[in-house]
Amino acid sequence: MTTKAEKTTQFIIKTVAPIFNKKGYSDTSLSDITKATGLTKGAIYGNFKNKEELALQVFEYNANMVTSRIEQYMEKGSSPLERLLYLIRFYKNYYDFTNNFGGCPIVNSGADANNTFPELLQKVQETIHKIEGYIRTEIEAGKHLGEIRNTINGNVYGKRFFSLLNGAVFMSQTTHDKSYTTDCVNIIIDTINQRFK
Amino acid sequence: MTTKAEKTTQFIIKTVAPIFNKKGYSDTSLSDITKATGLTKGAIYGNFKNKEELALQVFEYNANMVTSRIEQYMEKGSSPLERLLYLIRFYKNYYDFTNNFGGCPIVNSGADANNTFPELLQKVQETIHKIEGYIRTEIEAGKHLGEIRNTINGNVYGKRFFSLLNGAVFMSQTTHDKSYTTDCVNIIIDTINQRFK
DNA sequence: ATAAAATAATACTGAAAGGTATGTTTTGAA
DNA sequence: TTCAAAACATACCTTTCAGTATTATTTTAT
Repeated sequence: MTTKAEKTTQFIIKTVAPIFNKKGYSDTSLSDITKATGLTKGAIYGNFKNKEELALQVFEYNANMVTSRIEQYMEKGSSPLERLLYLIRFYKNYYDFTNNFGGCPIVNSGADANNTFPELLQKVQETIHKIEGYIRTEIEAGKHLGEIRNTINGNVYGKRFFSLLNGAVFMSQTTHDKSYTTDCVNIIIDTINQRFK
Repeated sequence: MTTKAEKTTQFIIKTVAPIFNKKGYSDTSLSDITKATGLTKGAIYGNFKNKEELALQVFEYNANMVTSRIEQYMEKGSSPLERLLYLIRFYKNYYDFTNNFGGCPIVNSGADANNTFPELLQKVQETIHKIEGYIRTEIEAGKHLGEIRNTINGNVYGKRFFSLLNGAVFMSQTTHDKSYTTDCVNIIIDTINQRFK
């Protein structure tokens, strides 16, 4: 059973998520929040302890938008290597996908939180490690099944591929040029085809 | 001849540069600025039209810290390919280098300015294109001298390498793990050795 | 239907924000 | 050494900020 408050809480998070993602923590004011939701401060502070707690839950919401979508894509594959390729290919449309809610939350909040908001930075780090874990897990599973060479280090490639992807995402969204991400996806797929099998 | 005001202007920029870089535009308050410089608002607004103009000049200062250092490194090389390798190797110590003033200004200001500060975003974009230009120029010169294969597209690799580097820089500074940048530099050097010659 | 509890609106606070008008000091050339 | 102009300090303005205590309203369960 979902109470009224739980629905309101979710409504607030969902509504202000793109605002926090676009403008960052301190550029998002309480008046931005009340204006967007149509609610008053009383409602906001009834459902959240303070602005920080709201921002943290908003990041979790935004990060989940990304990770759950990645998982959806990966489920299409019927083997570790296939799932890995689906994960990479997910980033082909990442620019358009994230533009709907103000860009990549990992890049945005990562840069925003560093030096200013340790609790948020930690959540960003957890999300990074989660996605790197997706890559690492499939590589190790693929090695176990003989689908991927045993010389491929899952940990190394998890970090490397995700680093490449985030670089391309950053470049695409700050220059508004999609080619960084499409090029990046292509070279990762080439690498997998040439080195992994 | 440098007047008093010109020296003060430079002093303000230099002093607040790491603050803006760490905290971002809107988290850096006028009281942060007056506190750090020991000056009053009168002095600040006597030398800068407003906070925005100061922030723009501060980014130029920070970006120049990076680009001028890159140029210094490149000058050590006596051929295009050597200069390209020096540029890449510069990023080996980039994490420690930028930590001295609050992280990479391109990553920081790029994420900060997007959606909130168009004039600053444009300056970030210009800096990106400048550094990509360094790479592209050396590649094309190397091709002309027969030092680099003619199949290598300077424009493509300029964007690709800088994207890889920025991804690694972002990852290193948000996870506080230098290995992203060191690994990235190594794979770029490998790529050059294997594909460029 | 109604009492109790949960939820939201109202009205307000003190602090801090960016910015400015005016006063004071410093500077360099005559 | 004087003095006008440049440079900086002071005091203050309005607006906005996050946050809260109180009151009103709406849900919920009986």
